[in-house]
Amino acid sequence: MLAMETFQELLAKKFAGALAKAGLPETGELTLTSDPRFGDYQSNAALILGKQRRENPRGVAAKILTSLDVAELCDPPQVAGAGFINFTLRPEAVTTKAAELLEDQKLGVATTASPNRIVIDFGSPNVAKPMHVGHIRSIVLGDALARIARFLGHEVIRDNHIGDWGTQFGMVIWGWKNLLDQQALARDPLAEIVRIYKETNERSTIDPQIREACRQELVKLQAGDKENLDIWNECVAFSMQDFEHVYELLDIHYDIQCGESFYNNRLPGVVERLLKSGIAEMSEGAVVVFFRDVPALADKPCIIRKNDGGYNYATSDIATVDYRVNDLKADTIWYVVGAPQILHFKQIFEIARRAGYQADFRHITFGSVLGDDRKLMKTRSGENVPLRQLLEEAGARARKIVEEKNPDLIEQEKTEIARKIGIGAVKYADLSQYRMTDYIFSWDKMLALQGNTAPYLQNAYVRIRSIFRKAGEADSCSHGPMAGRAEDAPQGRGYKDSLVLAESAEISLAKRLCQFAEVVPQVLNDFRPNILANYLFELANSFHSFYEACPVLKAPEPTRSSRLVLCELTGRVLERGLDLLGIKVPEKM
RNA sequence: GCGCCCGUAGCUCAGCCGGACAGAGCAACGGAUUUCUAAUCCGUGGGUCGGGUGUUCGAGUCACCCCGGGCGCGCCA
Repeated sequence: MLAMETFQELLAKKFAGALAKAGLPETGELTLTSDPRFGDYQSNAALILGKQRRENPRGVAAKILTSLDVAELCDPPQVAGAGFINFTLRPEAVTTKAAELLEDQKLGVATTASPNRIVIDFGSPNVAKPMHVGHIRSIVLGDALARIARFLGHEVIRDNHIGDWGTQFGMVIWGWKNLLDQQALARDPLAEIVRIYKETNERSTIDPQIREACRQELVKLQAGDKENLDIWNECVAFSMQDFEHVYELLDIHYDIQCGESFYNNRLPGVVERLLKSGIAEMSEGAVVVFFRDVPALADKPCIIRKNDGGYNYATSDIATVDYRVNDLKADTIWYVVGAPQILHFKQIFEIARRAGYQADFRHITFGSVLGDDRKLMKTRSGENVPLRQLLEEAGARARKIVEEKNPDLIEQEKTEIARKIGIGAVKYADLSQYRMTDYIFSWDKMLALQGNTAPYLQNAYVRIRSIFRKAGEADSCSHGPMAGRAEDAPQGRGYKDSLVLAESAEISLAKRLCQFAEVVPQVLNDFRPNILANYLFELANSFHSFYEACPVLKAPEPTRSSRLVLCELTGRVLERGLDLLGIKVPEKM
């Protein structure tokens, strides 16, 4: 089937045609109206043209309308306000479109005309440090962007760029050799590794000899010393177990996992090439890249080899660029990494540009997670909150609520549902907000059953499922996001003929459903999953209003069938939309 | 000192490329239920969009300057 066009695209196309016919240049934008009083879509073209040509905008609008024929989609367009042209969709057009969506696996979302191969670098925990709440935004945001990009037809490679080779290993190894408590290691390996790391870190800041000893351990490790390599391997393995557990809870799956150690043997080559090409130079014993001609970076040089001969993360990040561009053949690289590293990535991208790497590099930043005190979220004792613990608490809290609301469910069901709700709540709290603003972590708010929360959206889906269970047609609206629905569903003509929209609640719900395809691609404009989240919230809202106003099962035919079809489509869009955010839907809750 | 981000209703937040009287949720108040799960819906009150100047037919949105908060700035990542 040919990719279907959204109402926005259809209208924009007709509008452009009308402008051409009227001898006017293409301009302005055709967008959703800000207020339902103005209809569904609006164009501000006449305002712009009126200004350019020093004519009355309303007159220009009237002129455009004489050559505009949108009768099959809308009521006659209206000129309003200063010269806006407003469009109100006809219910018949909405009906037809909604029926088309039901037959499209992608629910109307068009595949991109220019697919990219995108490496997405997100999560990236450090070995020997526990994953904590500070990692959640990168993981959740990166995963959602990956899902959306893939859904739009891009080729996505999710890369877990683990910090498994930094300076901290000098300390970990020194601590391992001098401070390790074998029993504690057996009890809780990661906690013990963290303990020795922290203690060594403290000691080395006050004792230069220990600091030097750590540096020696690091040099030995990097030179391939067997003993140190063994210790390193063991630490990485212990950390990975912790990471995997968190990924399982969050349902995160990486395509590749090339940590810093992966690039170790490429670092000398990187530095050599940059020296040879004149991009880097020697300075005070170190190899440094200066950006004398870039004002923002003029006084911010970048060290790529320390004066002790060691490499740092700038070096490995350049090696990483090389691998991603030359080996993985990526043309686009997204770094979902916190804002504090802006300067670092500016430097890396500038070096990459100078070295001739052709790719679209984006540093996708985000704000912090704060506690009630509006400061970086910490435990009572001032430690970072371990992510694993946080996610387990999410499940436990959700479990308690499920227990209260629906005590008759069997145990296994409760646990499964609680996980979907708890994890979904945590993810949604993050994704529903603009990524740059800091957000205040609040269990009560994210798990609330009303308001802009995951449980509210999940509940809309559950209500739909409940209707189908009652109707005895439970198979048409569930079972996994990727299931080939279009094939399973009753084919073709059934939908179009059975869909009859009469009530205003039905029509506005159907219009909302048609907007899904307009919203999803917008997310990648500026990496804003919150646009999709807000849309889904409004969709759930429209559905709940419909649910109140329009009985489904008790309605007489043909209304009953029509409303079932509308429920079916709503369920699919909700499930798919939440899936694009990495959130699962329960059948009951 | 330089650079980046944030400042919108009592609280938590939307408002991407400038467009129609600034929106939502929570909280407050008033209604609706022998339910297709009220885990919901309908309604009311509430804001000089941190402050100022400028650009524009039009500024929460763009530019510049201040104020307040956060973060970053050669050998940590």
